[in-house]
This record gives sequence, structure tokens and C-alpha cells, in this order.
Amino acid sequence: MNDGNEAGVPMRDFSRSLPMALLRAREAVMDRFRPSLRDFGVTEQQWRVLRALYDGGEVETGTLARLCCLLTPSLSRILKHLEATGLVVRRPAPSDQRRTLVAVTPAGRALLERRAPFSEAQYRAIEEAFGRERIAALYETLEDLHNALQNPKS
Amino acid sequence: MNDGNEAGVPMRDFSRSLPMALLRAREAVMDRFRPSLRDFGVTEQQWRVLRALYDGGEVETGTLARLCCLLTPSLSRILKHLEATGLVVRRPAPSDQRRTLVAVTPAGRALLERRAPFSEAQYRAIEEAFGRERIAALYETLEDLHNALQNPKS
DNA sequence: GCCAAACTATTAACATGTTAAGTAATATTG
DNA sequence: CAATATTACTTAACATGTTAATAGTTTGGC
Repeated sequence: MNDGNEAGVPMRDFSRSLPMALLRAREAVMDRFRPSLRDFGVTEQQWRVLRALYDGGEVETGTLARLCCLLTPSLSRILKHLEATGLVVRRPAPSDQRRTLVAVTPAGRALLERRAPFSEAQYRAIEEAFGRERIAALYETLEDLHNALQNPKS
Repeated sequence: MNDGNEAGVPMRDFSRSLPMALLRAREAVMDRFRPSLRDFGVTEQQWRVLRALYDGGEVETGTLARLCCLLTPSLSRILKHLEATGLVVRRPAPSDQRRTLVAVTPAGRALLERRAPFSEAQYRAIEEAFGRERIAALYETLEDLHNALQNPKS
């Protein structure tokens, strides 16, 4: 009668799952970065937070969460850990005691600058394997996709 | 002297992080699918496992992990949960007692077929927002990237 | 057949993802 | 200005990500 179910909606081929395709590609990329993350004793998410703070200014927790693509409960635990290890500092915002301002410490900055060369080396290897132009085009496509799916009606 | 650190390696702009770009795009996509996953009481990963088993045959745990982009410790816990709720069954492989064969149950198949229409509706919305051809091209690019980074020298 | 090496799955421990609930501070309304 | 709603962050609970260690099987020499 149809493709095998009562509702008449054929099951999409598993290879055409967009979340899976994005995840597979991301895992292939992360496999290149995990060794040095491990060597420097930081998780992927801890690195993202330090990375977002590198510019030097204080950043509010909520803003930091959006920048790093983290949910605030996760970020809360990550900041607790980073503060305990002396890589970041937190203080309440003077103008609004609800908000928390986060900044990287000199130790955190030193860690960032020690790992940066290893990270850049992997970027060069990835660009060599896939093509610098194709990588640039992919950044654009991914940003367009993100924008196309944001707030469809608001 | 240079871009701000002693090693002379300028820090890459945070917007040019490939893992972040892939993650942001994936999160934008997943935001469309999470509501129905939640309505049907399954996690994203549980859905991936059921989805991979839909064809009907028995699949080894290791193969299933690769198909679903899951590490075997995660899959082990997920299968325990899915088996407890009656959505999959496990049995040792007759020819090799080390291996475990997994299959979806009628209840699991029923869940798959109930949610499929909601999932397909979101795929249509995504294709409408971003363009069917661009989505197809993205699948290709992501697969090429994955292949380009797999086993560079083996 | 026996023993060491390799393989498969699981468990353990710690960190994060996800949703709901809680706490404190600020903004709003009457 | 007091009661209420809203906001920002945290905590709690359960599920998964990640790495290391463990237990049971099989395989390969010998």
C-alpha cells in the first residue's frame, strides 16, 4: 500500500538526517582538536568560555552563554570550575546585583596563548585537507542556515 | 610588536571557529525538532538509536554506535534505558558471545511511526526557510568534509 | 589444549546537556 | 511605596559525553 507504515508517511532515509550530518562533520573536526585540549587539561566547553573572554573585557553570564552556545545551567558549573582553578574571576555587576561579570585571569590568558599554536596548526591541516575556499564557503552557509532558522515569525 | 602575545601567534577570531559554527547551525536545527521529541518522551540520542534500527534487522552494538555517532559507554546506558521501557531488545550473538545484537520492538516501531510525520513537517519548514537545493548541497559538503578528515594517512 | 594477546561490551568517575524548580534582585503596577 | 511580576543566575535531577578501568570471549601461537 505504501512505504511500510499505517500513517502513509515514508520514513526518511537515516543518511538524510540534518542533525546527524552536522554532528558527524563536527565530530570529524573535533577529533583534530581533542588531543591538545586533553594535553592542556581543559574540556571543549571550558576552552570555549576562555576563548570568548580572550578580548579582555568583562562579559555577563547570559551573554557568555549565548556566545559559547551553552545553556546557563551548564555555564554555571563550568564557571565554578574555572574559577576554582584560577582561570577566570566573577563579580556581581555594580549597576545590577542580579548580573554576574566574568573575566579571564592572567593564568587563563597564559593557557589560551600556550594552546593557540596547536589549535592553529590543526586549522591549517584542515584547510589543506578540504580547501581554504570550501571552508570559507561552509562558514557562510552555516551562518545563513542559522539565520534562516532564527525567529521565523518574530 | 605583534597581535598581542609573546609567541607571535595571533588569536583566531572567535567567529571563525569551525566547531562553533557547526554547533550553532546544529542547535538552530535541533530547536525545530526538540518540541516533538519532548512530546513523545524520547531524548535526541534515544531517537537516533531507534531511527537506526527502523529497517528491522539486528545490529551489533559497535555498529550501532558508529551509525548513531555515539560512544559505546553512552550507547550502553541508552540501550539499558530503551530495553527497560520495552522499545528495543538485546541478545548475545550466537556466533560470538562477546557481541550483542539489538533490534527494535513493535512498540519501538510504533513510536517511530507516530513521530515521523512531525519530524517530516519540520524538514519541510527548514527546506522552505533555507532552500531545498542549498540543503542538498550542504549534505554533500558535510559528507566531503567528514571524508576529507577521516584517516588522513591510513 | 594452554596461555597470552586482542576484542567487545560494560561499569566507573567526572563534566556537560537538558528541563524544572528555586533564590535573589530589579522593574512594574496600582 | 507595597504587592506583584519579571529578570538573572543558581541548584537539582536525570541523561549523555568522555576517558580509563574492568570482565567476559575469542583468537593465535606454542
